[in-house]
Amino acid sequence: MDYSLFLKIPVFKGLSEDEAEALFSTIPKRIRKIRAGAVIALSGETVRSLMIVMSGLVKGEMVDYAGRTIKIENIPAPGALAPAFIFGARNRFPVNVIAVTDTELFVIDKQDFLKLLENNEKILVNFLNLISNRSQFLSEKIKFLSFKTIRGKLAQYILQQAGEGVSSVRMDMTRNDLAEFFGVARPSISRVLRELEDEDYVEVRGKDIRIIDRKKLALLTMD
Amino acid sequence: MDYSLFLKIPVFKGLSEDEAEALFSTIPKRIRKIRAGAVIALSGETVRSLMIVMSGLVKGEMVDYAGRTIKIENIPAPGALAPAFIFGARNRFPVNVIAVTDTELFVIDKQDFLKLLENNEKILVNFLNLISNRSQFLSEKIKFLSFKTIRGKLAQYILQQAGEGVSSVRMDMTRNDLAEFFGVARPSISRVLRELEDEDYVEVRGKDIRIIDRKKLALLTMD
DNA sequence: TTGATTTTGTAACAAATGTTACAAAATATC
DNA sequence: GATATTTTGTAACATTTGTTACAAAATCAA
Repeated sequence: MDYSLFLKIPVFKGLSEDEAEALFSTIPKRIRKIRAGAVIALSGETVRSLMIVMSGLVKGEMVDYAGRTIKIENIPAPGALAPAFIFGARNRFPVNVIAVTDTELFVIDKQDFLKLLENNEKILVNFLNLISNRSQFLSEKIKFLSFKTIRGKLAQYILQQAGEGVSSVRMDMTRNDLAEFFGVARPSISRVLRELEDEDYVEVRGKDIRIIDRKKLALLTMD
Repeated sequence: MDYSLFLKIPVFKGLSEDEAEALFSTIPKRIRKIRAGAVIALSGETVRSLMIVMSGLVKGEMVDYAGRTIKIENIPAPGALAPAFIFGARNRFPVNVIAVTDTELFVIDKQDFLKLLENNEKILVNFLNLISNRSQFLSEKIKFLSFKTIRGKLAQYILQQAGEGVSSVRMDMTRNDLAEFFGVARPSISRVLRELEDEDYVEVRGKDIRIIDRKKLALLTMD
């Protein structure tokens, strides 16, 4: 078997070919081939294994009370399905998982994966980092969602990106990404940014934002 | 040393006294005693160790850029400080951590804790469960916060409180509590509830809410 | 009960944000 | 460079929510 593909997977990153060979030879694992459109897991189903998209594309869909679906996120290769839901008390898929294209899944049962974690520090650290990053991302997101006004969210975001002494920020996200991240409408982002510029909080030059009055901007985070 | 206290800590639950004795004897660890009011960690500081409140009470305070403190989270014994921030890319305290009362902290440095995780499956599973639970809780919370309209939040809340077959809910919170929980204004709650009643989604009798048209109500969670 | 306090409903108005649509600007693709 | 695609700004208007103020209703305390 060729392990070079595995070594690209975040959880197995940093392993040598030999290490991978030695580890995987003793651990039960399998490849699941999924046809485009097929259901991989249903929301509420218990997560019993680590599943990694080796090739193809998978999407998560939330189902509301009316039975209609909303697309939540795409998981391209090489990504893990719901790694933060393998352990924990509510270890159930939070969404329906469906193959968008023909897909190959690499599957290790929870118990076997646990053995891997115990036997290899790199994998352990990789996995801890993976699910910790998830938590950290969600914490961050909640912080922004709990600012009531878009001004507040933007002020917080800009100040945070800039850090202590820095007065200029290059936004890595498009306006649309930012709008989605904040859970607001895209034109509203543009409008509020313009208002912040009109009122001399910042100067906006496309993706570059220069902080004009730091204290004034900081006051906006107090709503 | 008496290990009985440690065995009550979520991360070390399920260990026998002998196991604990054997494990901890080889691992550097220490107790930090903190006076009431003293700062344990500042927001942004790198998390370099697992810290557990053995006795006393600790609080997390978010500080905005204007220097005011906003949100407060209490961590009573026996709880871990920011366990989801030990690993991961942004492994920094998300809040200021301050001792409310005189406090004893049990501290293990990250590298030593990693050794514990490798050497004992129970601790490993406990810790994975701990941070996974955190992720799962945050996911749930985000689902709720990301409903844009008050109608959506209320619909979700009512349906969730009611559960599957139940058609009547007794709200345990006052309108004001509910408003704070949703992060909206109190009169807005009243208004939206009245609208929902006018439009035959529910019947409102003070704190009791009866679901009239479940499907219609469910449609509101789709915004 | 009676009086005080808290909770709730409501209305009028202000402010913030969403929606839609379109054109300009920036970026990618060939 | 020319062309297609994506991103962005903007305006007009609709909708939602907030704010303030006040009275009715419910709850609490003596």
